[in-house]
Amino acid sequence: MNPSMTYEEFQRRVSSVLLTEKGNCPVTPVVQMLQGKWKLQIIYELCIQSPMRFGELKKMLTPITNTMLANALKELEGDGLVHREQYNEIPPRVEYSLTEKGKDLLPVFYAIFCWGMKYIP
Amino acid sequence: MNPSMTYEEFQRRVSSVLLTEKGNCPVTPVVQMLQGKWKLQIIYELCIQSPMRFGELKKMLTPITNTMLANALKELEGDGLVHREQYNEIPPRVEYSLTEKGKDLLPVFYAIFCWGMKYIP
DNA sequence: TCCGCTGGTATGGTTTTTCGTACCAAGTAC
DNA sequence: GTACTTGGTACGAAAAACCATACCAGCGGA
Repeated sequence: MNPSMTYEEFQRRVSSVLLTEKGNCPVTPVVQMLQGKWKLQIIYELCIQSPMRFGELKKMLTPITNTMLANALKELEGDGLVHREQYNEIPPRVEYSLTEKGKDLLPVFYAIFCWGMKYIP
Repeated sequence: MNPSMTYEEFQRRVSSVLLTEKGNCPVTPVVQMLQGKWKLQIIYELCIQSPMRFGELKKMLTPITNTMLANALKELEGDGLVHREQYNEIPPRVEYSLTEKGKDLLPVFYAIFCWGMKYIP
């Protein structure tokens, strides 16, 4: 599959692309990465302001629990979308920010945004 | 929010867009629509071949169960992404196809596809 | 009469997600 | 010595998603 396929080519060949890449299409893992109740909202907050501390995120995402926020951040970090910077101070300080990989999701959000503008009332 | 915002404008204003549209951003409901174990795969099959009968879909998506396929199709139909056409024959025949709204997700898939080409090994 | 065909529904069980609550370390301020 | 701070972890319970199995209607064919 050509990595720099234009949209027109993608559109024209979509059925054969999907057919040959069966079970190997990159769309599913991306949707999975963004799945879960809080991940998109965390990414939103980090788009609006970055870096953010754990406690700041928690306040913005109220009523999220410590557990959920910590888990979601850990998974986002594991997927390479979010960067975690820990400062060894007391009381502890940890700052989260989007990686380049995370920021590169912006065209995806834009495409969804356009679809939503058309179809979501 | 301007419905025909260009990508450059979106990119430049993303934090203020997200900030003002807090809780009203169209990205979340779209991700929710595609969430679930089978929905994307159903849409894939309908991109490859359309219309498809219930039984054909079930065969392609083995080992999906009747229950899960019926539920997913009902939800996709409820979201307006899939059209259900029922023919009153014996034995029954029902055909599923993508609506325009469903087909309009293609640019979203393309954006994700491009991201995946860059980041998924 | 009995079987098979299709597109499901009904029911109950298992697994995965999410949530609520309690707790911790280590320093600082009082 | 007591209370307060931050960024979590641990544990169990509740809720949601998913799955397996059985069953149905109604016609055609043997």
